[in-house]
Amino acid sequence: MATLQLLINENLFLRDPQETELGRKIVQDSIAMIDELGFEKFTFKKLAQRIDSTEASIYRYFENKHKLLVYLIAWYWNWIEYRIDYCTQNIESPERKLEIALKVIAEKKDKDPTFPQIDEEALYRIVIAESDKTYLTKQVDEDNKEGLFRGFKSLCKRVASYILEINPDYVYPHSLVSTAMQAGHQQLFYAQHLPSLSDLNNSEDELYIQNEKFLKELVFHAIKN
Amino acid sequence: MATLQLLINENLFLRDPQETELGRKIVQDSIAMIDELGFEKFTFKKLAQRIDSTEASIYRYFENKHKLLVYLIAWYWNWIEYRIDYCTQNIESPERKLEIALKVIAEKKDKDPTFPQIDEEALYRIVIAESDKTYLTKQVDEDNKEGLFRGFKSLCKRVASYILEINPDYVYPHSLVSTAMQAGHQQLFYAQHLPSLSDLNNSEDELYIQNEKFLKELVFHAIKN
DNA sequence: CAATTATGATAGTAACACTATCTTGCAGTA
DNA sequence: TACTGCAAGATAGTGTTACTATCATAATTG
Repeated sequence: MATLQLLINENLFLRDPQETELGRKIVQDSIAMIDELGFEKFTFKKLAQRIDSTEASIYRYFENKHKLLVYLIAWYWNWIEYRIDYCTQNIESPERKLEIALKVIAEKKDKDPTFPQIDEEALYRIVIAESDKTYLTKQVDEDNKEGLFRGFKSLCKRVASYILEINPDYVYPHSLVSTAMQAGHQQLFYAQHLPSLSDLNNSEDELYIQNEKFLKELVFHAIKN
Repeated sequence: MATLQLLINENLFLRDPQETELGRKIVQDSIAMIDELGFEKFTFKKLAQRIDSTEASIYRYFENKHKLLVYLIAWYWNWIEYRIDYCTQNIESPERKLEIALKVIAEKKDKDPTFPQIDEEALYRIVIAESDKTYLTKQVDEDNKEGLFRGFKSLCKRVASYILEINPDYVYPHSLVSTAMQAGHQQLFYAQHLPSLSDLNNSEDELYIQNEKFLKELVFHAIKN
C-alpha cells in the first residue's frame, strides 16, 4: 500500500504541517482532542501541553484554531474525492458512479492505511459534529475567496456532473448533492443525539446501511423524470 | 390582529423575558445584534451597552449566550408551527397540508404583526446562519433532556405525520422532513455565500420560489411509491 | 409602612486568543 | 571548522470573554 499525501490549499496553513514532525503531531493530536473535547473547548494551549510543545509553535503552523478546523475538514473532503476517484476507476455508467459516490460518502469510515498519520474514524466524527462551523461565520465570503472550501465544492461539482449525465434536464443537481452530503452527516448525528428527527435506528451495523439507502432513494427518486 | 405570545420551554430562561420591559429589550436587541455581528462576536457585554443595562442584569434572564440562542431558535420553530397550524385550518388533504407546511418553511419571511416585538426577517437570517450551533455541541444530550429542542422535534413529527398519511409505507418520514427543513436553510445560505453548491440563483424574487420548488420536488418524489 | 424584588453599579477571576521577543539547537554550507 | 539560517522552545504580556459576587437603590406589593 503506497503512502500518499493529499494536497491541501496553501491558504489553510502558514507552514505545511505535513512536512515536519511537529506539524504532523499538531494535526494528529488536534484530531484526537477536537473529537474528545469538541471544537469550542479545544484550545491551542491544551494541544501544546498534550504534544509537549508551545502555543507559539502551533501558531507558526496555523493562524488560529478556525483555520485548523477548516484544514481538517478540507483534508476530509479531499480524501473522500480521492476515494470516489479510486472506486469509480474504469466505470462508465453514471448511475453506477453516482451510487458509488453516495456509498463512499455514507459508509462507515475505517482507518485508511494509505494515510497512516490520520485517524479517519475520529476525523469523521469531527466532520459530522463540526464541519458546518467552518462556513457558518461572518468571514465566510473572505474564506471562500481564499479557496478554503475548494474541496467540498469540487466534490459537489463532480457528483452533480454524474447526475446531469443521467438526467440532463434535472434543474437542481448541485442543490441535491449538497443537500445529500449534509443530510448524510446530519442523520448520523440525529440518530445518535436527537433520534426523533431520524428514522435510522442507532444500531451500529444497520446505521450506515440505512443511511446509505435513505440517501440513494432520496437522490435517485429526485432525478427521475 | 390579536397580539399573541408563544409559550417557550421554561428551561431556556431563568426569568421569562416576555414578561418584562427589560426582558423584551434583551430579546429584541439580541436579535438585531446577532444578525449584525454573528453569534461568536456577539457578547452580553456589548448587548448590555446597547440596551443601556448591565451584563449582570442580562445574566438574570439567560444563563449564558448559548441558551439565549437556543431560546431564539425555539421561538422561531414555535412560530413556524403556529403558522402551519394557522394555514392548514380546515384542510383535510394530507398532500395539501404537506405542501403548505413546505411553503411556510421555505417562503420569504416578513414581519408578522401578531408578534410586534420580534423582527422575523432578522431572526430568519439568524436561523439560517446559526441554528445548527444550538445542537452541534458536546452538551447536546443534556440540552435535549431538558427539552430545549422540543419545538423543532414537534414540528418534524407533525410534518412526518402528513407524509405517513400520504404514504404509510414510506420508511424515512422523519429523516426526510428534518433533511428538507435543514436543506431549506442551507440552500439559502449557499445561494448567497457559496453559490456553486446550489442551483438557486440569488435574485431576491426568484430565490424563495425556487427553494420551495426544490424542496417540494424533493419531498414529493421521495415519498412516491 | 414594611418587605420584597428587579435592576444597576462595581469589582474581580480564570481562561482564551493571540503577539512579541529572545534563546537554543541543529542542518547545511563556505 | 566556523558561519549562517531557521525551526522550535521559553517566557511574558495584552485585551477580551464569560462569567460570579456583592452591595446599593428604586419600584411594587401586601
